[in-house]
Amino acid sequence: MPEILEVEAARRVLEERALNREIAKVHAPDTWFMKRGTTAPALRHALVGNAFTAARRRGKQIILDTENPDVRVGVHLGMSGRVLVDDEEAGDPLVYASNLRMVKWHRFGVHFADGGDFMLRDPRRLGAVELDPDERRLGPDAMTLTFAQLDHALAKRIAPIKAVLMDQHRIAGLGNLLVDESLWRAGIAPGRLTFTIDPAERKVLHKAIRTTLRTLDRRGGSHTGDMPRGLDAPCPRDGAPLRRDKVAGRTTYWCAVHQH
DNA sequence: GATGACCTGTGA
DNA sequence: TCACAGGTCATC
Repeated sequence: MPEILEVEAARRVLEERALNREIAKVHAPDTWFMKRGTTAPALRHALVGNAFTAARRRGKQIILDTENPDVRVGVHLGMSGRVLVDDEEAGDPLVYASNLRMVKWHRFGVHFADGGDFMLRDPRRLGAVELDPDERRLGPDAMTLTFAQLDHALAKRIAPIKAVLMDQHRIAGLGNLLVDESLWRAGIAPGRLTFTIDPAERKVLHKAIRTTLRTLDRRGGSHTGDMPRGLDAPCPRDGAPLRRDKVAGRTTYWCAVHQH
């Protein structure tokens, strides 16, 4: 579920509710979930007696700083991750079909000395926790993307525009839904080869990305776009039946009439 | 770069 | 039973 808007909502909850609380216990039962050599003992050693002091975000990566400047924890929500603080859902308005208290879905978390906790629930296990995440892997954050940054990200690319926009190394934060919505608003076909997009179109695209992020954030998430995600659903702009294709390996909806 | 793999749940 | 899911990674 999470693209940058949902991750930002989760980050905000962590910032509001999980900072400056002493960590008494670490919950890290899932070896698979810990990436890049991170282990449960290492997490315990780093976190017990410590406290988070900041919840930052770059793209879809959440970074928790602690009182120990050498200890930073990277948290990724993957496809199905959600943050829970003190047993409450964190800032995600989506209604999940089965929102049961599935403790076995708690892939990582901490218990605070005050009795509360922060848990990462992730049924699909495609999220991750790691110590000392490498933030340099990620491009400029989509929420604050300037035109110059976008222009640079697109420079000399041959790949379809959708693939470039979803490449976290170039721009961090845009996922499948936000990219489809942005391209639909910009009137650019997802399979369009990036180098053919002229400066005027880049301006339009930049504006569309900004508007999409702002609007969908206000509405409550990545799934609240104007373009319906359904084969043959009418395009709200011109009534043409929407197409469904695979672009950059992902299911893509678009309007062949107004997106070129 | 495109492709498939990773893992598990949900709904048709 | 099958297709699909809002992400990322390794591999050709």
